[in-house]
Amino acid sequence: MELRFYNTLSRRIEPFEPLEPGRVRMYHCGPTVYQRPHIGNYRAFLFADLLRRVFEARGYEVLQVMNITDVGHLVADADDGEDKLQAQAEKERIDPWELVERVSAEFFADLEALGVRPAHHYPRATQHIPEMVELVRRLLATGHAYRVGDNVYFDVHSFPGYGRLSGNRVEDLEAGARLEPNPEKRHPADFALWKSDPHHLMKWETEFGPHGFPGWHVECSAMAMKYLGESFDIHTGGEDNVFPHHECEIAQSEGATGQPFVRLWMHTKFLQVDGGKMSKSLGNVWNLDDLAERGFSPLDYRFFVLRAHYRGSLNFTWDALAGAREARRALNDLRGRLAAAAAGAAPGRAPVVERARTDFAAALADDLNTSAAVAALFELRNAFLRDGLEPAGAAAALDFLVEEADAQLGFLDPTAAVGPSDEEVEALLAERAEARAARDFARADAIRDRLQRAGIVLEDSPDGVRWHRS
RNA sequence: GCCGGCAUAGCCAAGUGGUAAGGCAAGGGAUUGCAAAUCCCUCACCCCCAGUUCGAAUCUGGGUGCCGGCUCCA
Repeated sequence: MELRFYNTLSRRIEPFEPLEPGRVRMYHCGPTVYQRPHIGNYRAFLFADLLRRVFEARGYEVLQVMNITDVGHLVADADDGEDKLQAQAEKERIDPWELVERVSAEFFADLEALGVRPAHHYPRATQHIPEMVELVRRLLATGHAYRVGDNVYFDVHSFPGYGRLSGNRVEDLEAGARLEPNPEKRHPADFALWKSDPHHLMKWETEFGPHGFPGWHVECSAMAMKYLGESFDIHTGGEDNVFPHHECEIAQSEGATGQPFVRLWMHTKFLQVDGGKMSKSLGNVWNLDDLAERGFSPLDYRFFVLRAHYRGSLNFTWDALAGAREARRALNDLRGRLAAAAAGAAPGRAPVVERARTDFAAALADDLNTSAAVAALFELRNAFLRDGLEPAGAAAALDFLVEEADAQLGFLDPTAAVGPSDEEVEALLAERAEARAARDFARADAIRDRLQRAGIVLEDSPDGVRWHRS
């Protein structure tokens, strides 16, 4: 099944072809670690993980890089030296480096809880100052950059492709600029590659001056090229990154190397909350702890995100999250039921399983239509619950659910490491049956509760008790 | 002001020319010692207006609303 993805650059869905057969190299814009990422941030990171898993499921060797921005970008692209990281550090009266460590740890803990497979590299901006300086030097050499005192700017007029990704025109940018014009720049749309400010806490002495720090686009270009090469396959980020960030990255990278930077640009739509934008003033900027307080696991959130298409709007409400939790529970339950029905049989052929497999793969191949992919899982669940499956068919369904569906979507709960053996369960069930026959319901219910806590789901039916592991 | 996207049931969300996937919630019924789970049944003409077409949720034009970019932001 051929993979097809929407490319922001071409504004169309195109077949995917890696630069090197069988190998995918991709870069994801990661967090700025000045405060714990919220659920909106994780929509983009979960998307990156989905992409990686989809490639791996198809046998690609994936090289994945996500940057950690640990140096402040300017609050405004002006001359005042304050940045978010520094501002937050000052607010908390701690060292910026300490803030970076704390938030990074929170970020990685969140990723793990969300079931995100670790990227191969998480480069930090501050550890790549030499690479950034080198990039700036190359841009000066190729005539794409100019120096004013200790500052260096990129000259957008020197790069004819500037605006191609975002659809902006340099002339319109000038007209719409709300910033105070920076008299140092030749054109208002020119952007800083290297800035200098003696008051900055995070600063480096370089050939451009004693108190410099990188402009806010160079890090991604420098680090992406270091780990992935001057040309690579995919670059992702939130829709807000399209302009100016990614537009500037293209200009910088291609201006320096003369090579195409990235083939495929993919962007996720912002998460909305209660039908509008998430904002601190509305008090709806939630993080994973806020979800946990209301009884939702990180995987519930992961599944909530995966039920929608990454390019479509997704509206977060507590009701919607509850719906996702319930749906996820049903699929976890399906795994247990299939395991019980398979009874150790070897996987065989079953039409409903084949159909689910085909529909699921086709949905993901079609620009990652996870919504339709999940629907295929429920079709399988409904068919199984309604008509049942022979052990071989159930085994095939289980194999598909775990090894294909969950391998790519990653929403199933980890299976219990230990639990009662089948014999123990059967013994307890026999004991419960005796108690029920004697109308000792207190004792019967106690056994039921005990089994439930051990992850055993009982089903009383007219034909007797059936059970499966959750 | 300039660019771009979206608008589907109570909630979340697929579908982009041939007559509305899936999930949650809800209601009715079956089953049950109670409960849970499960089974059967019910539940949308797709924001508004005007067009194109044999036929539109799907195309065009105009509204309205929300979101993004032009300014740190996934």
